[in-house]
Amino acid sequence: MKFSASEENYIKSIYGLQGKTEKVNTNSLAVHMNTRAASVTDMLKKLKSKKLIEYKKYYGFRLNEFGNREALRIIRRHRLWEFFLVKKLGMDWDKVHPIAEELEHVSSNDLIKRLDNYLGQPKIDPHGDPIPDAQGKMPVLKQVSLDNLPPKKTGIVSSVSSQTHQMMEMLNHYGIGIGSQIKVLKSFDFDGSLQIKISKQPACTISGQTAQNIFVYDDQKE
Amino acid sequence: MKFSASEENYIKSIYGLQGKTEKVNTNSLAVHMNTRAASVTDMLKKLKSKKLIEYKKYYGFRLNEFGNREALRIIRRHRLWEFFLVKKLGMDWDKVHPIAEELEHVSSNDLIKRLDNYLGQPKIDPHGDPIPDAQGKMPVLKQVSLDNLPPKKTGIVSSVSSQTHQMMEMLNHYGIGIGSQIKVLKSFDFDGSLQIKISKQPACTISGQTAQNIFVYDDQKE
DNA sequence: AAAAATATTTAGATTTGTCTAAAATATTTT
DNA sequence: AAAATATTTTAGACAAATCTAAATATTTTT
Repeated sequence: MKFSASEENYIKSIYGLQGKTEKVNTNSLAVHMNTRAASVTDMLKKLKSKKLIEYKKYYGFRLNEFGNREALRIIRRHRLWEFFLVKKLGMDWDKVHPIAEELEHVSSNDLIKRLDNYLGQPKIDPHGDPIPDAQGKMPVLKQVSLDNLPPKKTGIVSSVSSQTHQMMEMLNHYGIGIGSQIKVLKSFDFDGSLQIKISKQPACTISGQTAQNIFVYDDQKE
Repeated sequence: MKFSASEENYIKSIYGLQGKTEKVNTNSLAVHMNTRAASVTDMLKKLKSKKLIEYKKYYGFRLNEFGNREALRIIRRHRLWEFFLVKKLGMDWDKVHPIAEELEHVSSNDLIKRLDNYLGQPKIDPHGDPIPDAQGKMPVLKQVSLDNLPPKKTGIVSSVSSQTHQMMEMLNHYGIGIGSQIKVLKSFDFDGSLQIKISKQPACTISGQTAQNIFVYDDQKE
């Protein structure tokens, strides 16, 4: 089944809000989509008639099985394009969202299958978010702090627990950001410091304390 | 200035029809776009109000300077995406048109600049059509028959003068198609036969008669 | 449990792009 | 140059997606 860009944007937004609250309500969706509550109600009727949501007037709504599947397909497309824009075209990860927002509505299944292959079936997008697979499964990625990543394995930076200015300054200096591919080359038991390698950058050494504050996803690849 | 997908499709179609006839008429555009004459008239008013066309009621229309520039930008996007789909994702050249038709409306300039670079600033798309450059100039490509292509230079197959079944069978056998990159390795003066190389395929030999019927564009590169 | 505040839906418009049917204009034929 | 034909435009309607303002339902407060 095919949906309009507008329908797809609503589906995606509902999916995003569902995570936090069981039932989604009209107003929060309106805020999230930067539109009016009345417009949301109009679209809800349509999505209901297309059997994508459970919706009882005045009592909120949520995606049903079919709606969730569709949402994951859209998110998959979005994140694959983001990966492409950053890793192949060299765009900054904080600039790609609006472009992926347009590309995600291009509707060829064959295109997405080939794009996925071309990119090497990535599991995580440049913002550190997991990319649903072709079956609509979100890979469950265990986060580990960098000091617990086995040497020689690559990980992808997913979050940092300390968001202080000092921490940010240092991460910036080393070129470490969310989504960076990172590998531990060597760990020194004496003080817990680590020699690490960020893709496309020279190796460097960070303290054990820093490593404890950086969390990575296991990259699967080797 | 930004235009809707629909406006862009009209601009592109008018550009295509202009090539053949000076003034374009409503009916031919309606046929070309698979819509009704009345819809065309509606859009013509809009394009005129946006200063993209010269249009006198009942007497035909054509793109003005600004309209032409816009058309070339759209065609550039379309052909770059076709190139990407074929050369990077490995799709068949005869399947990519409808997908490029969607991708071409994605409107980031930075995206197109980077895509162009990533693809190596190609001059010819997989159908053998020239790709307008960033300034909107169509590269003028001289066609030469294959027997006139200097050895060691690469060319891109642009057309074949004999479309007989026998010819097609042979081209198919050698993997030669419109858009194929081809290089003459050696030419034998005795009978005019040529040893050639198609990218990603083993070298082979064709007769001088065949070579005279295959036309290529000069590929610039080397 | 009523009043007040908040949230949601409906009614009716608007914009974009399309359509059909009818009217207006241009072109071709006799 | 009048009639017949073909083309183009207008008038009016429709679907999608949106909006404002008004009406209605729910929740919170007192």
